[in-house]
Amino acid sequence: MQIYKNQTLKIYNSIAGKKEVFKPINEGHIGMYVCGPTVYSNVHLGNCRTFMSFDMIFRYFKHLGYKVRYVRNITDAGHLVDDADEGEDKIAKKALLEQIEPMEVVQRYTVDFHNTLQKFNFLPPSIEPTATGHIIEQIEIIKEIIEKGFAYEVNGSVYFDVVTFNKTNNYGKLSGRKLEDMIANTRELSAQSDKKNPQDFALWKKAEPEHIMRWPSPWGDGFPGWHLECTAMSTKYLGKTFDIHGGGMDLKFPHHECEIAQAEASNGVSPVNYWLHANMLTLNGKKMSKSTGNNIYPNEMFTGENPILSKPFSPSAVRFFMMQAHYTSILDLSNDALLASEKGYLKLMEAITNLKGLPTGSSSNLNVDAWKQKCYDAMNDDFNSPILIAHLFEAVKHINLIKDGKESITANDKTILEETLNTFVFEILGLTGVNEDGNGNSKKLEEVVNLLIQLRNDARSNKDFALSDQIRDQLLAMGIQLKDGKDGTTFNVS
RNA sequence: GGCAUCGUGGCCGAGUGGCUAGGCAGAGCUCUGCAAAAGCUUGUACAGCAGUUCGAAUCUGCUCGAUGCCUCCA
Repeated sequence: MQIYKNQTLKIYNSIAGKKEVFKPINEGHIGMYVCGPTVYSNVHLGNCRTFMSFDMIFRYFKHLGYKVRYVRNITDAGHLVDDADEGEDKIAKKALLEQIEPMEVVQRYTVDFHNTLQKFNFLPPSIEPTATGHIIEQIEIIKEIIEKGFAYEVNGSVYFDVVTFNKTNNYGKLSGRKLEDMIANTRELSAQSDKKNPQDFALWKKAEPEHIMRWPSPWGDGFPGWHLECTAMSTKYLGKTFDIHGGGMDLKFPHHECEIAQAEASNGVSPVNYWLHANMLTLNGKKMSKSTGNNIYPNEMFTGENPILSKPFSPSAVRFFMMQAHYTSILDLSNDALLASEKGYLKLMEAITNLKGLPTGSSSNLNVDAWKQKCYDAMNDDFNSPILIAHLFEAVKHINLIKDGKESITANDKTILEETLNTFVFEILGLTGVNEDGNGNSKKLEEVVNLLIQLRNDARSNKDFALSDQIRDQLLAMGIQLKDGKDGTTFNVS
């Protein structure tokens, strides 16, 4: 279904600084590139939020009927640890530390990354290319940039000549910086550099003898610079100009700025039509960061084993928490905020469960078609998932009223409501049901609790309230809450 | 220091020139054997100051505060 033909999607384009109507290069097709993780340590929850934002965006595009090629790379080599002058490979450093092969580090953390995303119910990207798998492509780009006069070689390393580039192009247009200002503000601290200019960045770095990760090149053994892989892989799989490039806000400068420069220098055209930047997840009001240790890991969320958490939170509850904030806003993680959104999540899930058994009538109190369009409108407005969720709760309210016999819904409307809820909640937001990310014993648990409910109801009809309350209260102490409704008793597990 | 973003009620978090955000928590009511759940009703708000306007939380300016980037980081 080509839903996109009837919906107008607006996207906040970082490079334009405003929302723009989205129009893909080829009708019905979208090329999207998102900067993936550097696999030298476990992904923390902040990393996950960015990828989750783009997972949601990917899901919405697909729902709209676009054929999407979603490329998300794995950075498994080449990022420098300190200053570019120091020339040390992050992956190699970690490998020496742990006395294993670099590719072993890469493998371990790539697996961790995939496992984590799977728990959060991510859709796999169409292509997940690695930097080490595209060394040849990167070398070719460097050759081209040198040829066009935008790069120079010094002592086996190649640097991008930002000053020369800026004469014909605009270096800084994405991040709103001016090269003159940057030069004016540079402190001359690091001497002995091969670079002509501090703003120049490495395309290729010469490998010192002790450097394990190295590849032959026209300039000697070395490794690619840290912005190049994205240019190489996005160009290879999506073309010289493609629709969407995403990534974390912290990559805007210099990483994405350099990508633009590399692509314009080598291809002569602007690489990206729409730049999307997902904002940070903060902890204690500060950005999560590997280096400062201000972070929390997904597994700590699921087990509750972190000092700031009062209890474990399911992947889906965490996902709901993140979806309640707009992807361009900073979101601060706290136990209170998680508890609040978990309750909301459970309420939403329960309503969806209850919807199935709802009676139908001759009229509807909710204008289902109008409501459905409001859901689309929310997503069409730069993927505004918080507004969407607000609308979902409007449906929850009606479902509960119908369940209480205070409102009614026609059979046809009920079908639309059910389909729409399933679409937005599971397909687009990517949430899963309460017990679905559990351990598979939910069926047995359900049977056991239903038996207890039956026993309690017998006790209640015999006015044996001591027994009935004992069943209810002890179940509650175990985290199983009984809910007496008009048509019997249900329960949920927290 | 430079560039950028943000500052919304007890907490989280949308919105953006006039019209309900939503969730959680609080209060009252309905329901209930009592509760819980659910429903209904309900209070506290747009950092400060000045300006533009018939009207601003929303636009402009300034002040204060916070964050991000400027060095690897989603």
